[in-house]
Amino acid sequence: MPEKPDTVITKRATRFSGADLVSVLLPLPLRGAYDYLVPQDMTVQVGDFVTVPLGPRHQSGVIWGPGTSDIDPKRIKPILNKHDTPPLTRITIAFIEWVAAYAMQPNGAVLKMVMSTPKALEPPPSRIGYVKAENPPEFRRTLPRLRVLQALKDTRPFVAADLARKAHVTPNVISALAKVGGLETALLSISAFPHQPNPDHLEPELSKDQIIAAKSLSEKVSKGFSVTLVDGVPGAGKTEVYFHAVAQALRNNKQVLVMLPEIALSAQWIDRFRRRFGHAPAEWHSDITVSQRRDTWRAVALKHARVIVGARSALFLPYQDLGLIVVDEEHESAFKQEDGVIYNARDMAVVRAQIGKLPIVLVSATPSLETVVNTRRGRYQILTLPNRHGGAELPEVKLVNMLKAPPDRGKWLSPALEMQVAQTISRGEQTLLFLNRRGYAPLTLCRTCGHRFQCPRCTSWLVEHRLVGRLQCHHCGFQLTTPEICPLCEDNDSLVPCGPGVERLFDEVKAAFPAARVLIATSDNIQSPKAAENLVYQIEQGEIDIIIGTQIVAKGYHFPMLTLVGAIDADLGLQGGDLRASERTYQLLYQVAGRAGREERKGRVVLQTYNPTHPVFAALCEGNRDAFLEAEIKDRETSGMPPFGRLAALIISGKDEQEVDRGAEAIGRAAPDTPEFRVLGPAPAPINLLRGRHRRRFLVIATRQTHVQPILRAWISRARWSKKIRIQIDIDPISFF
DNA sequence: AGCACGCCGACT
DNA sequence: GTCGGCGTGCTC
Repeated sequence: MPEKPDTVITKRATRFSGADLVSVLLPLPLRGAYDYLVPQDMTVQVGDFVTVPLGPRHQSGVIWGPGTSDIDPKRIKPILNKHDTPPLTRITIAFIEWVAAYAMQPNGAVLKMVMSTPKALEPPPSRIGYVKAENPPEFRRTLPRLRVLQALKDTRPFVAADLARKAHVTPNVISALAKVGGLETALLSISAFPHQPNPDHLEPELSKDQIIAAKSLSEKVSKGFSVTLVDGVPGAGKTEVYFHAVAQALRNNKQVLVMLPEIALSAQWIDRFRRRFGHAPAEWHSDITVSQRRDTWRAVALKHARVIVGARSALFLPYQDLGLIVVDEEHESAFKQEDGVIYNARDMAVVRAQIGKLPIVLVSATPSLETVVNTRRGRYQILTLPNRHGGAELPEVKLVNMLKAPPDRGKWLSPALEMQVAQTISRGEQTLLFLNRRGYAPLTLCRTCGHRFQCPRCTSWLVEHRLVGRLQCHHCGFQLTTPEICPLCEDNDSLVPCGPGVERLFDEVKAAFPAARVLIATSDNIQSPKAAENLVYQIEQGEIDIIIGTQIVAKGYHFPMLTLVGAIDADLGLQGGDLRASERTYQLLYQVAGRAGREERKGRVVLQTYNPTHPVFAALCEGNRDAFLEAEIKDRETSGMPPFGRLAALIISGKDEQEVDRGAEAIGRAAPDTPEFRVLGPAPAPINLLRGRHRRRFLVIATRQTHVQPILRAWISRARWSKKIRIQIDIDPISFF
């Protein structure tokens, strides 16, 4: 968990003019900012976006401060031009520096995340619109042409496509009319977000608990930095509660950021927002188009976009006047960025709120242990929503002991669960079968010679995806067409799938319930918001009886007719012995269970397990989250694990295994080892071959009081290693891959 | 990050 | 004899 940011205000010049030397930070992983000369006729201030020469090319960057360099003045080049985009605020600059220092990355690498859309710095392409010509020459006044002129009787210019639609003519008529001089062009500057969410559009009726929480949250909106956890069971109405705070921030004329873990798949959330606020928010995630990206970035910088809903990268947009951050599903590991600059967007959002002196709201039905501990320490406040809104009951959770009542060989549905599915279908209700394994089978082997299909570039099995006829690596994307003969012994028909995947479960379910309408929901077939929307629609319309899904269906969806949830392999997340295995399994199963029975119909949850005595299952069956958390917290405390201690990981990687081993050993010899900063390793990383690179790992376990970054920096600068080897630092690692 | 420079294998 | 692979180094 990050420390409180330093709020040191540096007293140095912030405005510069002709012949001043300034340092310009470029969005590149360079050691520091480079110095440039301000041309005679230019004034710039800290935060301004400029274009500078860098070697042979032009590069945009940001004025970072007064020049500092001691390099030959003859090498210093002048700034080429200044962009009209508003400057980055002092808050964004401080945030960039803070994240860079924390993640141990150059400032430029973090700036790159802010300047993710260089095209947005250019003035937006002003589109050509048409108006009536003032002194038109003679031209044939055909009926379609007259309709166009009629449509233009108010003087406002229209884009050709809009005008054509308005006048009910084809676009050809417009261009022909322009050609003969009946229309004149006018430049249109089109606002990307002409309609703002309206805080008073439709205020929903809230329950008593919701009203108390909503009021309390709204009161924080004008009062500077605070962190509040909104904790409530699925269906308790947490979203409506934080919408209340969003409305308040909008009334205060502030920008709002809502972070969701998988925004591309949150059509239902966007719909709810639109119903509440009258208009959609600005979206920011990997699935938007280039022009949407450009428009949105610019609109955020210009404060035209008021509510932004986005994935973790939305935290690095150039907010002009941010007044509230909401992190929904704050426990989700999707907030952790695992490559490039490694950071946890939830934690960095708290830092952003602290630097910007604004409130942040963390929302979850299964808050992370870190967040719970922070509420107990009094650093975070907590608002609890104890009941399901509208009186829906929490589902009843039952275990199936797979040791006592296993399914037949080669099957994965226990007789008990199969019976429940049959009953659910006969009631006309829906079932969700949860299996967190994509594809047909996680492992394929040859019955004759024992050959196992493994990725040539990673330490992982190739997963059969029967629907596309390929074996795929889930780590690097390597794939090959599923062979018919074993590549090793060349035996025919000897390859057998091992273990279940959603596709295999589909076959089993179809065989057991031939009349049922079954659908698979995984990231393989839900790749766009549109696809997610279609899926949601089909389920909502009752066109589906059984949904077989991975964790993609665990989140946020609300299906009134879904009353049975079965976890096929509830133990899946418990393997691997990682620190957060129990916590994550609890969260995932709890979230999946929450999909069952969200309205007046009672839900049932069946967990198939070979570990019925595991505390996770006791907590789920008894609905006793707090006792489970208590035990987990005790464990972490006695073992000095986060949030009672700090972790950092050092990944050494390279193409040559021996070189990597030698490097890792050398780095290991230079490692400090004190009770406050223990170093474990080097050990092969759990996936010790990834994308063709061999990996070794050090794990640092430090006390909570220790500042790990300076010690890590000193350690790395002490060690010497081959240049073919790369070191990656992961502060607060969550996955140990 | 680009882009150039530079040093070793298979081709017109 | 050259074309081109990507390893290494530099950019104010």
